[in-house]
Amino acid sequence: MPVTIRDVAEQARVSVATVSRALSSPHLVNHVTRERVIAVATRLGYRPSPAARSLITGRTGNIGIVVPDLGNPFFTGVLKSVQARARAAGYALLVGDSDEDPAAEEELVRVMTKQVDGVLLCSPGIKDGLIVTLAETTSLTLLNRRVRGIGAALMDSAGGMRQLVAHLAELGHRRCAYLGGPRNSWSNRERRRGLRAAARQHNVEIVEIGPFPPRYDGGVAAADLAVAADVTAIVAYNDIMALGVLARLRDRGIDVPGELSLTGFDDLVFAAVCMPPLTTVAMPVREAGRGAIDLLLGQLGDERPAISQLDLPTHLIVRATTAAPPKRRARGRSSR
Amino acid sequence: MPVTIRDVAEQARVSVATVSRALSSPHLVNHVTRERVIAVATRLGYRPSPAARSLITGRTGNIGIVVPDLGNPFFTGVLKSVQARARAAGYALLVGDSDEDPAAEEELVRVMTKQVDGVLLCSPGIKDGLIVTLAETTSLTLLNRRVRGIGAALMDSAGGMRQLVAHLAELGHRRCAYLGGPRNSWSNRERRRGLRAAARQHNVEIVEIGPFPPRYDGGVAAADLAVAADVTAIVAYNDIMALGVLARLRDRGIDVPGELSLTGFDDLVFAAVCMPPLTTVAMPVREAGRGAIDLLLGQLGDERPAISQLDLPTHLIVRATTAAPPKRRARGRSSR
DNA sequence: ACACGGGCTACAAACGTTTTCCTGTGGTCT
DNA sequence: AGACCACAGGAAAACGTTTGTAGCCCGTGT
Repeated sequence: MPVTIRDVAEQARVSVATVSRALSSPHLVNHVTRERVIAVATRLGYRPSPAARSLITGRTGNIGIVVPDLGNPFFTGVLKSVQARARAAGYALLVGDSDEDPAAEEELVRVMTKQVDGVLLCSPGIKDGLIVTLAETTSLTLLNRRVRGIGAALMDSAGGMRQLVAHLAELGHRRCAYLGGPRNSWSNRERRRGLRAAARQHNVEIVEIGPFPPRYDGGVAAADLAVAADVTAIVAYNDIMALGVLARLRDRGIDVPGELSLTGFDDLVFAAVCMPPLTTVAMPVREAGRGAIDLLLGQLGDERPAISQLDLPTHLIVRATTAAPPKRRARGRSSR
Repeated sequence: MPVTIRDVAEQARVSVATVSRALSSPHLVNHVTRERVIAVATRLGYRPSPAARSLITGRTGNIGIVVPDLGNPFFTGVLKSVQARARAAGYALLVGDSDEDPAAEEELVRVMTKQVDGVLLCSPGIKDGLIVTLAETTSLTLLNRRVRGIGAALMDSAGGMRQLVAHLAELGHRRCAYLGGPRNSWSNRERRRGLRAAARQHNVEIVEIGPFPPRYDGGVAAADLAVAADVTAIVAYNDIMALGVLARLRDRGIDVPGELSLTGFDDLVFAAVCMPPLTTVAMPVREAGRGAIDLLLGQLGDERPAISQLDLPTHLIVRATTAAPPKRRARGRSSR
């Protein structure tokens, strides 16, 4: 039923070899026969079978991406950029959602591996060792995670935290809560690292709470613990958590930023439109997605590794959830 | 380099045929040899080549989904649900983002078609005729679009609009603006249809503006035209547009819902956390995604068409952007 | 003792490409 | 005029599976 290369060959009165060449190595076949072949091919609506092609070439024309949560606009942001870039380069995109489960991440990569030319792994909870193991099976590029010897597009989370802490310190905050994301997420570790270093430097005290699921409900849950911690500012692992915190604080009648300052991370669209608009750190999501794909594609093309990492800057965006701490700590909600 | 079925066969001292059967039709092979084969296969880490398999079986184990915008949480919501369901059924998911360009949508389907067993088309701008044409090439299921003879999961947009208008009418609104989405999106037509019918019934006047790109910036742009239209309520095509409107109104110092009521559509997470929280219509996104995949998979399994449509209810969620219209129309921003 | 059949397994064809190797043709250089 | 070469295109192998068919062995019924 479907039209094969044979059909085209017959109608164009050439061999299948010629059809193949006419379509994929134009310089190897005479101009006029090529025209003829192409004409027939388009008339018949011929599309080569990717299965047959990849069986012989060993390439699939696909690339895979696995993310921890398709419900998080941060990841769909990179997904969108990645999809566009991949498609522009003639690749189709396979997507897997691991639901933040490292085991699922690994399995996803394993399943994809035979079906793609390379996979882009986003901010995984997988252990480093496992990552290099996986990288032996398929070409792997990381996003927001640094592993020795593996290509990666990285956004400077630590730097973002430094800016954030500097901002809070300048406002006068001396004791802040950090609402942690997934324990062994690289992003979380980076953010914590940047946070600690900057806190030491600016002489602000950090009380770490968590880990929490890096989702809206995670923020809701975290909010209560944060207010109990007797701090003047809350630094959330990311924007959606911050939104959850914001909602919970509103419910409890706690004024932001009057009584408590709050910051997010990622600068999702919604950070700008929530009320009050969220002070956060902008991540170069588009560039990272684009860069990651370029890295991956480059890795496929060349023979020599050419492994490299792409470092992208972040920057603080001050909106309306941060202000000077209240004069006296009259909230009395602290447990001690 | 990669381990093939031959390697397994040799090590297990059976023929390749037996290996194949041992792995995919267990009842056809003796218990003990099957065990042996499986042992060898796992020891070697054998994974059958999807390309070779699909070349002979004609099935790929993939399904495709094309959406208009991966940046819209509505679509990533269905994407997430779809991905989960597909994976549970042993299918991998190919995703395409058309950027709301009908031509891109078509091309995406065309490109995917050889690579998937079926595709799920989300709320496309493609014309009906073209859809049935595409459906001849591959099995197609629609989401949020009704086309005769094609399986679809549908959410009752029109019904949602009816509830919305009833709500507004009850509050006392008599003249509302509708901020239209993409002109030939089925969802937009449905929503407009429901809106008009309900408006007639409740005796409220509708002024239609648009179409606008159904994105945040689309809403920002639409806001000004809406306030110029001298209405007491704005019905936006969807939530992100509504958020754009909200932001713009805030910038202009127009109070919502005091001076102007506003409604969205979709009930994204962010509709609940923006300020004021958005009155909107909840869409059964998860169920729709799940249902669409089930429909698609069913269509693949059976020989007889079994084409059916799945209709899912929507419901109004009243939050804080709707209120009674101001007593006198003192805004004076109308152009006449 | 023989025919028969059921259970397992091996052989080989087939899927639709790409690619290697080869042949033929005509032109150019010495 | 002969040798050589570039160019076009064909035949066939190969990729890694699945599956139809055939063969073998053994048990059972006559």
